[in-house]
Amino acid sequence: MSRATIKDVAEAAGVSIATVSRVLNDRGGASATARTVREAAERLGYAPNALARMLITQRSMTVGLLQPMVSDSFAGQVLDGVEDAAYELGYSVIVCSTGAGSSRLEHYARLLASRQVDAAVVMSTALTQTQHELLRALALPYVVVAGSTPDPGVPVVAIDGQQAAADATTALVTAGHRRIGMIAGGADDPVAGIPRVRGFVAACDTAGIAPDDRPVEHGDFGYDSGLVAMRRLLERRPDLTAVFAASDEMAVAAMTVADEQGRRVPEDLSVIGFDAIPLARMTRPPLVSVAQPLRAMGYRAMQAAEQLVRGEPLPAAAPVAHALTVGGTVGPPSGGPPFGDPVGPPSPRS
Amino acid sequence: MSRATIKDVAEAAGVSIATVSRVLNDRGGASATARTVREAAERLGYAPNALARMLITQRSMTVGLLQPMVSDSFAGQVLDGVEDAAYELGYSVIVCSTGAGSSRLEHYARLLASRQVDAAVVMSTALTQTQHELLRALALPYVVVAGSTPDPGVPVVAIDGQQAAADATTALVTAGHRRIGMIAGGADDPVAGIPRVRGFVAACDTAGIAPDDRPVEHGDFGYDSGLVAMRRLLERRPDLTAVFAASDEMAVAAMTVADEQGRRVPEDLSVIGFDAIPLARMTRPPLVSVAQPLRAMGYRAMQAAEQLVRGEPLPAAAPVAHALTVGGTVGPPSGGPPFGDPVGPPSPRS
DNA sequence: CAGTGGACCGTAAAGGTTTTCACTCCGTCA
DNA sequence: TGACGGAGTGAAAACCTTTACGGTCCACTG
Repeated sequence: MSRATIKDVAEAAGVSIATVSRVLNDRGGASATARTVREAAERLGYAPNALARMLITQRSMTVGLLQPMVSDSFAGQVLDGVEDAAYELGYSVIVCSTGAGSSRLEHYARLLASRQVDAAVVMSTALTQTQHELLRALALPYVVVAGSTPDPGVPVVAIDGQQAAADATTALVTAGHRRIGMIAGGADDPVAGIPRVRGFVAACDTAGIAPDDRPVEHGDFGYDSGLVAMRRLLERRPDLTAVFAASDEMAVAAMTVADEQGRRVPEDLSVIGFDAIPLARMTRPPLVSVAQPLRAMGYRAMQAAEQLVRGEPLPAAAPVAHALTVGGTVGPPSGGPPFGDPVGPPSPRS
Repeated sequence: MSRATIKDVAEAAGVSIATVSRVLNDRGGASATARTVREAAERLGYAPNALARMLITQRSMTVGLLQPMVSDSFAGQVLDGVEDAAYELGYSVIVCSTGAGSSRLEHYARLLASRQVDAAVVMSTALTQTQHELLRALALPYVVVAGSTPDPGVPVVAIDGQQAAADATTALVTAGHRRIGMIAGGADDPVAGIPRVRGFVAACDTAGIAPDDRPVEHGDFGYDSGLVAMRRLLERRPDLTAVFAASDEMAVAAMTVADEQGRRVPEDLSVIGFDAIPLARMTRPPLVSVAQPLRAMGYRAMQAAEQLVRGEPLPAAAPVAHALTVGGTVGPPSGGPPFGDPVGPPSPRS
């Protein structure tokens, strides 16, 4: 009860396999035999063996998605966009969880090359020179989404993290805040750590806020680390009126700590998060957050990958637009009516 | 600069391709030529073409993961487990987002069969007889995770949803509640809708709670629908002291509505959710929720799939154990100290 | 009627690997 | 010394498809 092959169809229809192939691929239209062939194929439930086809056409219609962690909401949304575009383009997606370390990325890169995938989509990773060279040596074209690469010739789909952080900070400044804390991510994280701190500091500088009035504590983007960081922040500067967190989980942790200490949000403390994950909508009040269009980014990354495969010229890589979500966690420093409306200009910035 | 093939290695080492194949697969150990071959392979950066290998061995070392929605936290965790087991077993995972409708599942089933995947993992889906027969006709072995299938011979990795709902309800009863509302999922959802209502009702019956005292409203598992359902519930029975929700998002929505109406959790209202997604840990107080070991379920499903491929006898399909998480949203009806400890026995049940 | 063109079709090569089979060579045992 | 066994190797088939090439047949034109 094995599957039918093209040979079975050819036999059943009384023609050669070449004819079957042509008919089923609409190459060389026919009418008399074509119907017979189609009927036979139908009757036998024939489906072409994609492996054999890939082998001969030298195109696997497959991409690999390399992501450090596959299970969080961030990765899920990007994957969703990638999958959607892949579906439309006739591609399949192999997911690879590379974890934190570098070794598993290398392993998967080799595996994908061996599987003859047409391209790779690298997500949430700041590729090193070595990693880039490996990919190159494996003849594996790739694009990056929500990450970075040393080679400026590789397509990158990402927001301008520094500008986004600056915009969020500026929104707090505009609301009147002059003492703002930041809960940052990993101190040496080149994609979600460093740029966001840099943007925060830059915006504070522009606003003339002294370094002492803009303390920074580092977490690991997770909820628990956010609790710790927030407590440290308030120990250092109990008079903070606003906090900018590099992730929503840490922002929610900040709200939890505020609640514990009897500080009301946004009357006593304003909070802005980052990523606008679904969770952000469900806090009380809803969290203001920097939104990345993750699904769209995944979609665009997949499109770029496909264009890369086809050797099409790629459009100039402009950063993706970010925006602040509507929420209720930002208000003027000393009380008064909270902002219920969009906070600050979204500022896509070219 | 195309990739090196086995033929190139054979030439470089001065042997036949058969020898190269044998050496590189450790079949027929050798020492003299073996070293030469390995060196040549190394020097040329040779990696076997997996497609050709799959074609000849009739085994693609690939599974397809069919899931209705790829981006939520639920799917992410299962995927994580599947991916992890796949990595250990040397398999690759192709993800397919089947969406709500049935047509895309059929499309993907055919695609996967055509790609010669060794097995499929079907997630969060209650397979119809027709769908089952399609899979069978395509000669596509499959396992189900967090779903169901009409064929009792197919491995299913899932919790006993009805029992889990009953356990959650019983925990509320044990805490002293006699008027309990339920925010259910889709009224005709065979996997996360019907069984949970059934378990809820059964537990209420056992506790001798009259139908009028256990109203049920339906949502779609999402936050917004939870808001609506909770408001309706409290309109019907303003004197409810506890709510059981079929998803965490809806449970959080219930907490939001309670907050709006000045009801404190857990003093005035106890709440239990379902799924124990990361969000549940971040509410104030932390949400008590029915936890499914999603990652472990994905892992086991992948293992089962691999055993299926190898034709190994499968262990009897016992339901996976569920448990209530620790939280602070359940307490006695009329006030008093909230339960801070695990609520009710986890009750894995056979 | 000869010649030309086109539509249709089959043969065979190609894609890269695994594996069976047969062969060579060498050491060992009777 | 002759036979036997084992280790190592190569030729070739097989997996299933696409496609270049060449051939047949027929209709139509000059």
